[in-house]
Formats: sequence, C-alpha cells, structure tokens
Amino acid sequence: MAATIKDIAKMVGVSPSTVSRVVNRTAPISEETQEKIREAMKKLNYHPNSTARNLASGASCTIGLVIDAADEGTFANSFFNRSVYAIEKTLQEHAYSLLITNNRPVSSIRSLVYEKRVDGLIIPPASLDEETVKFLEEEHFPFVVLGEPEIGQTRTTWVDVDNRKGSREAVVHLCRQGFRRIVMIVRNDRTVFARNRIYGYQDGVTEICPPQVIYVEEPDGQPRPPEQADAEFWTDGQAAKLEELAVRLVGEGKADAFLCADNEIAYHVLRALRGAGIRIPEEAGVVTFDNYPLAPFMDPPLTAVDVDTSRLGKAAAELLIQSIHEADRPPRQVLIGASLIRRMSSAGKEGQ
Amino acid sequence: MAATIKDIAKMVGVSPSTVSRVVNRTAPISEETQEKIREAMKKLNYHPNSTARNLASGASCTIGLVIDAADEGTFANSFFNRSVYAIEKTLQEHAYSLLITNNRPVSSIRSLVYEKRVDGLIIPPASLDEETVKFLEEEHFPFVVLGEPEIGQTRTTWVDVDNRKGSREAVVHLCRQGFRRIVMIVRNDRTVFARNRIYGYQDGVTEICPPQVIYVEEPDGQPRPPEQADAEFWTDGQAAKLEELAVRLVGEGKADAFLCADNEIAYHVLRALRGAGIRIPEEAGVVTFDNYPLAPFMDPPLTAVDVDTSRLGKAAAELLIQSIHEADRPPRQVLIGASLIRRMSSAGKEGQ
DNA sequence: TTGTACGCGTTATCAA
DNA sequence: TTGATAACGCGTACAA
Repeated sequence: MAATIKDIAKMVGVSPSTVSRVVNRTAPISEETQEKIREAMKKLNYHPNSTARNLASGASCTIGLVIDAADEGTFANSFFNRSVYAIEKTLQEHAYSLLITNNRPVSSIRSLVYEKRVDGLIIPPASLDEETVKFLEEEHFPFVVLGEPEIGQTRTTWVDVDNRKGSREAVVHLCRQGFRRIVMIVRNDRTVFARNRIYGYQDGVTEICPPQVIYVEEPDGQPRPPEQADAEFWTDGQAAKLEELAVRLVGEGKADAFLCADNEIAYHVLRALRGAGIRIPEEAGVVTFDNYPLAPFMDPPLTAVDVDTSRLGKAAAELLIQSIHEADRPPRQVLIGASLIRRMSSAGKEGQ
Repeated sequence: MAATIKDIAKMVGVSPSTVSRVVNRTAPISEETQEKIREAMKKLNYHPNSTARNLASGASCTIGLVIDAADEGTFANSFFNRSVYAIEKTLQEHAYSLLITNNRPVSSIRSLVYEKRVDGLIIPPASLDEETVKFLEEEHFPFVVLGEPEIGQTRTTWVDVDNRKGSREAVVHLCRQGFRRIVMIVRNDRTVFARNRIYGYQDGVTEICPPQVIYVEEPDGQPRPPEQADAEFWTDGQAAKLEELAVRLVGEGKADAFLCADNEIAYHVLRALRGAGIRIPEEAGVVTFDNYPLAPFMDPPLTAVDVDTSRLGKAAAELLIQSIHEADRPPRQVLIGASLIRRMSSAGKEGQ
C-alpha cells in the first residue's frame, strides 16, 4: 500500500497535521522536524493522495474542456485541437488538471458541475445554448467560451481570434500589392467567425472596390449534417461552379484577387486559375484563412491569415483561472490578433 | 450548499447507507423507501460528489491520456488528436473520465500514478522510454501505448494501424492498375510507423520490381528539432531535389508509380510531374499515406491509405479498461486495418 | 512550533 | 431490508 500522511507521522514521531503543514508549507515548522519529515517522505516514497486532498479542500483542481462531436472533422475542431496544448500547459503552470469531455450525444456539462468533477469549464460556441448559459450563471460556475459565441456575447467571458481585423488586414495587403478588385469567397455565413471574416473584408475593401461575397453553398442549403462533416462534403457541382466562376470573374476583369475563407476554397481557386492559364500572382492574387500544413507547398505557395492557437489557448486558460479565484468577476472578452503569412500567391505584379 | 447523502437521509428518515444503496443499487431496498428517497433526491437536486466517491471507493474512474509536446504539429500529433474523440466516447460508455496531460517539459506520468489521479494511462510511443516501462510494470499500473512503441513491443500492450499491411495493399493496388516500377518515398526511417510502411512496401513490391526507397532527408540529417516541427521544415533544397528526382525517374523509365509516406511528399511529386508534362494517372501513379482534408482536391485527387482513428481510439480505450478490471492480464498487441481510398491519382492507363 | 479533534461525502462491514 | 460505525487520506480550527 502507498504511504499516507499518518505513516510519515508515525515514523517521525509527530502528528499527521505537522506532516501536512510541511507538505503544504501552511505553517512554520522547525527546521529539525522538517528535515526528519522530508527524510521519512523520501524513505516511504510518500505522495499526497489527490482525491483525499480534493475532498478535504473542496476543490477538484481540474478544468473541464468540452468538445463537441458535431465539430469532429470540421475546421472548428482542428482549431480547437490545436489550442489544447497551450491550455494544458497553462493549466499545469497553475496546478490544474485538464479533463476532456464530449458534449454529445448527451450534455455532460451539468453532471460535471453537479458532481463537482471540475472547478471551471472551457466551452466551444457550438455547445453554448441559452439554457446552458442560464444554468452556469445560476450556479455561479466559472466558464470561458473558446471562440465568440452566437449568444451572450456580452454576458459571457470568451476568447477568439480577431477574425475581423485579420480579414481587413488581408484586404489591405492585397491592395498594397496592387490588386484592386478583391472578391471574398466563403462557404456560408452560419458561423460567427465566418461572419466576422466577411465584416472585416467589407471594412477593408470599402475604399477600394464594391464588396462582392461569393457563397459556395446554395443559399437554401441545409446545415451541413455532422456525419458528412468532412472534405468530401463538397459536391462536384459546387466545386465546378466555384472554379468556373473564379475564372470568369478574372476573365471579365471583375476580379483580380480572392480572399478565401478556407484552404479548400483556396485550392479550388488556385487550380481553376492555373487550369485557365491565369498566372498567379501576376494576374490574380489569392489569400486564404488558416495556415494548413500544405499551404506552403501550394502552387504557388499560399499567403494565409494565421491563427495563433497557442496564444488563444493560453488566454482562455488564464481567464478561467482568474474567474475561479475571483468569483463574480464581470465577463470579459479577449481578441487575439491574427497574423498574415506572406507567400507568393499574393505578391502582385511586381513580386514581393 | 449542495445536498449530500445525509440531507436526503434526514429528509426521508432513513440512514445515509440506505440512500447510498439506492443510488448505487448495491443492495435490495423496499420499493416504498426507494420511492421516497428518489423523491427527496429530486427535491433537493441531489448529485453524488465524485471526489468523495473516489476517495471511499479507492478508484479515480479517470484515464490519463499523455500527450507529447515534441509531437506538436507533427503527423503523429494529428493522428493522436483524431483518436481523442473515440477514446473519450468509449471511456464515457464505461463511466470513465479522460484527463489530458502533457509529458513535457517534465514527465507527468509518475505523479499521475503516485497521486492516484488516474486508474490507467494511454501513452504515445514518444513518451515511452525504458525507465517508464519499468516504473509502470513495477507499480502494476495499467497502460496502453497508442502506436507501436520503439521498445517493449512484446512486454507492453499497444494498438496501432497495420501500416505494413496497408503499405503492401497500396503496392498491390498500383500493380493491379498496371504500374510496374513502383518507388517509395519517405522522409526518414526514424519512427516505427515509417519503418513498417517501408517493410510493407518491400513485402508487396518484391515480385513486381526491385524495391527502391528514396529518403527526403539527408542520411546524416539531424533529428527534427521540435521548434521547427511544422511544414516549413522542408528546405527548398530538399523539395527541389525530390521534385527533380521524381521527374527524372519517370523520364528514364525507372519509375511509373510513387508510394509517398505523407501528403507533403505526395504534393511535391504531383506538382513536379505535372510541371514536367507527365500525365497522372496515365503515365505515372501516385498513392499517399494519410487522408488529409485536401487530398480529394488534389490535381488529380489523391489515392490514400487511410487510418481509421476512431477504431484505433476505441480499441485503445477498451484494452485499457480490460487491463484495469483484470489485473496482470498478459500484454496484447492489436493492429487496426488500414483502408485504401481509391481516387484518380492511381487509376492507371485504363482509368478506374 | 506542535498536537487534538473533527469534517469533507461517500462506501463498506457488520450486525440486527 | 435496514442502521450503526468505521474507514478513505487529508486539511484545519482550536488549543496548547
């Protein structure tokens, strides 16, 4: 059996509380006893039992990270995944553990809270409905939303990438490189981040040319069913239409640059223009959101608005820990700046 | 304050143990008292305190998933990430929670075990050194390695994709499509999975043509430093050499198909062949490992050996739970079959 | 500086 | 079918 605080006490000839005090530095103990206690701890290979600690102290020292199976395979998911390293690292620095829990098929949030499994929650926007917000507010339970939520933007604490600013900067960059007819292509505008990217595009483009947004999905398109939530979702018709449209717009002089909301769109645009003999970046520029692993190898290498998920995860974890330590702290919203990774696809006529 | 088992007992007029029995169905209780107790639970919104439960029962009902920061941004990581959904889902079905912990900069494994934070561990091969194996064996602590480890292949329980078989099947597929000079291109052979893919290639190709393996990295190449562990690691020199080589091999009739160990290699091959006017799949076939999101959009769409991470994660979780319930069960190794996703890049002269 | 005594919320043993 | 009672391992007033 593993040694307990009592075994140490018995061995040294002190009371358990003295041992506890040495372990937690919670009261001054004479150097001499400390020395003996530490020695005994070494000898018996003592390690405090976290469960007993948590029970006595009333805190689990654990944070719950809710993931949403509906996001599996989507960009929101990869975005979320990449934040986990930074979240865990930051929590570890504050002596918290990270519990991962799926919110589907049944919501796990309530039981985590009721059963006191966690001291705080990090929640994706997809898992945050009105009912959940109300529940957490009533329980005075600390939580942070990882990504701007659809609801409760001012009532909740959240962290997100500044998509709007990133989008605007991409447009400004394209303009500086000499492009004047910048068109944005998005899949749809059903997510907050897609809308923010569109707003940013509109912000930036307004003095340059009339804004023009192309939607890949049919306007009456149904929400993407989760079981189809992978790349194959693209129908041949959508891809063909997109490619044809991109070529036609350039041909008719209505576009000389594209801001693509994701890498898949960007890839189709690249392929279409290349196939039509339109030279990139001399005759058309392309910028994408999200720096996928293959972006540097595209033909030509793709300029990308990059998301710094490690800053994002760190911010989320720190906000949450602050909320835990300082109860009833007013909700705060944090935006993390995106950065533009300049590659050949947006260099312009003169080259970079 | 949250209601406890005592509050329920007091309200109904029974002893706390009776309430516990109703909650856990651990002894027969009269319908009448059960009814009253359930009612009181509803009324007081009772939920068992998991910490107290764990302390009393001596189990944490939590599994630790170790992640390795050295893998961040590598394929091993994305492979790992995609398994998390299935791991969590499977654990949830068995009433276990999932704790994520980084093994860097300091090893977290020992403290997790000593402090009784978890009942079992899922560990990546990168975090499994000889010392760790010995420690876990001595503690009789249940663990599963997620991916074939470098050491202790027979002493440890592990799950992996059957890379060797998948590789062999890719070769057989290429052969059936009419290709006869199949060359494998890998980054290096420093990982177990890379070596297994090479073995599988050798297995399959042996009756068709002499095996020929190309290494992208210099033979004297230093191990990839973690801080550079992203796509940009490719030097221009490496990429150029690879592309030139691929074109030359086809030109000289020494290759008519390439089995690429990852998508980045495959992308360079596609680009080089396309640039040289070599038609795919008529004049050369290409197959890659790992079905990246962009693989279906490549030009032409890329045939890929696919890894079913949900089966992998499920198997890992189930093996671990079995090890926990049946102590000192002998180590087992499980291989999950890979599947070939046939796309245009390997269709051959006749088309598919 | 140290010890005593109790509580945290639950499960488990034993007896009734 | 139920109730005392004692763990589980630790933290912490309170007292000394």
